[in-house]
Amino acid sequence: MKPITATGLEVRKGSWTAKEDMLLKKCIEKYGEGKWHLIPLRAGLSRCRKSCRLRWLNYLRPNIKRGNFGEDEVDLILRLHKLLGNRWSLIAGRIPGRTANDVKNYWNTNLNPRSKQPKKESSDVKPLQHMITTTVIKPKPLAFSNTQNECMGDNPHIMANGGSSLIRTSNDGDNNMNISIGVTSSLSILDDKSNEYLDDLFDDIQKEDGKFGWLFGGSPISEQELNVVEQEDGQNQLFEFPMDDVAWKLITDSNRM
DNA sequence: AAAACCTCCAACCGCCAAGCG
DNA sequence: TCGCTTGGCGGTTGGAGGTTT
Repeated sequence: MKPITATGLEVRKGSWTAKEDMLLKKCIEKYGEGKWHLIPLRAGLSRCRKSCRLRWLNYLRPNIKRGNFGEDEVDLILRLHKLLGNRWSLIAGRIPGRTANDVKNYWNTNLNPRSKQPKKESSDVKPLQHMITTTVIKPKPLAFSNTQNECMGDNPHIMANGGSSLIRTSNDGDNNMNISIGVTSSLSILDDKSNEYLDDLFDDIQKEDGKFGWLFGGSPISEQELNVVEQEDGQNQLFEFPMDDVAWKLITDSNRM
């Protein structure tokens, strides 16, 4: 027995027709995004909520960029993938006009080292292939404590084995944001290299409002998007990266660029 | 010309987390 | 606390169109 929609019709699958697109678009323009379970009913579509949502997000939404990925976009995908792994929605969020599906498809067909060799004509991609690694750094929120603050002080690299790097941001009161890195690695040599690498990733930019933010691989990034945990005084923030071998691999890859 | 093969991407599927009663 | 619903995500697939043989 085939699934039935809220309208009592059999759920349609497969490619969307121009008429369905038009109905969906008009419905969302009228009622807005969200409440996806109501969309098929409101639009008079024989589609499931998921199908409607996907069609809108990946195809019908305004400002969606089509066509080939530019060199800067590919570079950004590589950098973000190195940092975030297969978190396509996060990566796509940093690339204006591109959807998670676009990024995922592009990665799987052009950049994924496990799939196949890159296309011959992708000369703009080729020089970046060496950046691909199988290791992933996943930022995770870290509850702040005085002990952790101390370990990032004058002697940040002295720490028991455990392999993590604490990255602290702070506002100096003049709208300047500082980023400091406390490497808690057993490899003290990581300090300079990791600073260099992370500086490269988190370039400072001045926003329109005069405040400073981060340019993350060429695209502005907000603190909220990094799931940063804010300290009680509202000034310093922390998040954690696993380091040691993982970071070393990343850094050596980065230095080969 | 047509069959076989390849590439790309839209769409589907299953899973997970959050929200709510 | 539990179960249900919903939104959202990543992995995978299927088919259309292009290329090669």
